Amino acid sequence: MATQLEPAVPREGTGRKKLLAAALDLFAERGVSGTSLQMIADALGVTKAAVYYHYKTKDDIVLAVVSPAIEELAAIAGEAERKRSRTAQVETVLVGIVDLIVRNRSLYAVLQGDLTAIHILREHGAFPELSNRILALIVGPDPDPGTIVAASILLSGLHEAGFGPRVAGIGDEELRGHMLDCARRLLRHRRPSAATA
Amino acid sequence: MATQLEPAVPREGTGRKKLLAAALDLFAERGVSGTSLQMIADALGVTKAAVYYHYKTKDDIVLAVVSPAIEELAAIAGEAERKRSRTAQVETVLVGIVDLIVRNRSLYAVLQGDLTAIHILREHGAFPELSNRILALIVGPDPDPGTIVAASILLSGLHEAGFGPRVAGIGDEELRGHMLDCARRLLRHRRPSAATA
DNA sequence: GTCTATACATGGATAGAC
DNA sequence: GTCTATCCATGTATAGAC
Repeated sequence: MATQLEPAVPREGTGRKKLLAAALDLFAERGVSGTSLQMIADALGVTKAAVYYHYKTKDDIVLAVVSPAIEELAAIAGEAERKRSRTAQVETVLVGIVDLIVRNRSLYAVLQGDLTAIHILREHGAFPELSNRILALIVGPDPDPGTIVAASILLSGLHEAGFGPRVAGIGDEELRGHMLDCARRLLRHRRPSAATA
Repeated sequence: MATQLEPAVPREGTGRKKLLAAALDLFAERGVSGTSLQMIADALGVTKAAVYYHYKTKDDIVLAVVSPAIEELAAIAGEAERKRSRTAQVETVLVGIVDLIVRNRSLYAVLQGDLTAIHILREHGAFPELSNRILALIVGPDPDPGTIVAASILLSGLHEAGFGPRVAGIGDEELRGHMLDCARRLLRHRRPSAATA
């Protein structure tokens, strides 16, 4: 189920968990390729070799950081695909993604925003068509261009809206509500779509 | 680092322009820090040193690539700030930005999406508060959180919506229309019920 | 003016001491 | 398990040949 309260990447803990938390902070601030293993080591007060003890490569760290979110996304997509009504599909995706973003604000920004991260995910076969699956769930079959544009703005806009300093002062519950509100406003197109077919 | 103005008259022509075009393509695809000078040189069929002949540093290339867009953004902000009605201010910003994005689809993605690029801009004093100026123009004075969220989604969503493969098949004029449509839908908020806060 | 050659730093990664 | 020392590739940048 998509409704759990813990962030995907724990902020406390020992060994790997602290490493992942530090890496996430740096990734979110500097980008993946703007973050060196040295920086991660420094943030933890250890040496590069200590980092390599936990993960064999930098790519592994990136994957470890983002894969919880990817798995959750996949679960959301799967859950939505099992719904039969279009309305329920869209709603499941929206609520699931917004929830995921709000629960761990910076993680999703890395996932969606960083081209290096996206390349790494592609190379390792993670989320190949997941992104398209989610878009398809939102726009439905035979979407008109206006819907595609709206969904694109929505999907890429949500991530920054969850992370940027602009919304830092807004509480989780309220942010969640506003995001869903925006999503519904964007997707409620007043075009009957009868014209095309 | 003296403020030596470069040979301001790019008389010999297409050298730099081709370089900037190649750099932009790579930045848009791999990100700034994922792009090496070697890649740029290879794309042009020259050597790294030839690239250094045109620009002294990599940062200079980044600045040269994005500064036309920044200047346009600044002009848009300035024009909007001179309008007296709020409606005209918002409209000027929206139309200006959407226009800029559509005219130049990948450039804006680099500008907004790449953390390395943003760091470079900050370090060189370019667009310090430009981003905040534009947000302020859109949300107006004393914005409620819902408006801030909507504007954040909009501003960060537009760039990917202008560049991503999803919209690649949509013509400029149509894309422009849909983007403006989305923007207006997002910003036309009904006030949240007073009970909540 | 353009490239060759190269300096110099950093980054990723490994072997092995403790 | 964690760190020291180190290797090697790459990246930025420069000096100087042509």
